[in-house]
Amino acid sequence: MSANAASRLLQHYVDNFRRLPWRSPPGSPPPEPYRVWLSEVMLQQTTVAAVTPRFERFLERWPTIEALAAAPEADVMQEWAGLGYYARARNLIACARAVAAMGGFPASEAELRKLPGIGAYTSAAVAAIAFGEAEVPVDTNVERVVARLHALTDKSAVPAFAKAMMPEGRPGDFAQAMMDLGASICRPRAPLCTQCPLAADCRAFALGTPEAFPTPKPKTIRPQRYGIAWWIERDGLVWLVRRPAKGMLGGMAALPGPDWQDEPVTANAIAWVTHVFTHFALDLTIVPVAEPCGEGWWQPIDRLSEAGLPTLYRRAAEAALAGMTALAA
DNA sequence: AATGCGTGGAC
DNA sequence: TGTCCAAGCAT
Repeated sequence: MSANAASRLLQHYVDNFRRLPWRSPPGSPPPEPYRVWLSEVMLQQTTVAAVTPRFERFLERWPTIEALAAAPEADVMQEWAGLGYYARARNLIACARAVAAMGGFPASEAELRKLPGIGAYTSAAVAAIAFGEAEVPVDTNVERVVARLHALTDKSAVPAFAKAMMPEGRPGDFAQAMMDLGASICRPRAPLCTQCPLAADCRAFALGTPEAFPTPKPKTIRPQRYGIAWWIERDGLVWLVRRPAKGMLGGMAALPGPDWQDEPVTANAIAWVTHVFTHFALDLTIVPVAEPCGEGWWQPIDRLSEAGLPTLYRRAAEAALAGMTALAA
């Protein structure tokens, strides 16, 4: 890409700058590494709209990485509940503790990359945005922008092309400019090529088929699965458990119940919920049970929102309470 | 290297 | 409605 195109991209970024709680305006001192890291981990496969209130809440409750490192795990999981991909929260705690023990974030991409939950993208993003290192984080936005710019069908060449585009200085602004362009102009569907500062350089635009790049992912079938959750209620309390650290909803608070299965279940239900995960859909049947089982705790029903239930179980509890009310009426 | 891992908004 | 997809990482 010509230096001219790079400067048009950066100018477009400045002109359309979107203030977000975790970033500083172009030209101002970079944000704290803690803020950059926390936001980047939250933003992994998650929208800005979903992240923004969570980021504010985390920062309010744990203003420094030392504070986060000292937090009980259950408190962090509770604040993460509903945000999804819960391995991120487990890695967040491990990373915070490692960094606190080191006395602060390492400033290089290579050292950041070794920390839990920090992969190729996040290490480059933190290095560029917080430390001004000349790295280009390649996320799906950058992948799409670069693939279209060069009409690439093979995405493996994207990182090299992306690095070749990077102008001298301002690596953090460049990274965010590329991502903002992908999110706002160079969108997956119906890209706004007439408004794009790179249109004159774009091979896919010249071909008239920007949406053909990069090659769309093949669609996968979503199996249907089935499960039971037990509703164990006594004196305004409900029995909750913590799920195993690995696997679905790992480490999260939950209603107790047997493992989910591939065949429909029959039971004396008070409520049902259906929930769609990435790789399967779940029909969950909620069944009243008298006695608590296994390890767990009694959660006051009027403080259920403080339990940190992931969305599946939050909705299951809502459905159960509605079902019990209907039953009593 | 292919797969498992959440959720909600846009269309 | 269903389908796509989001500032990916770990294994």
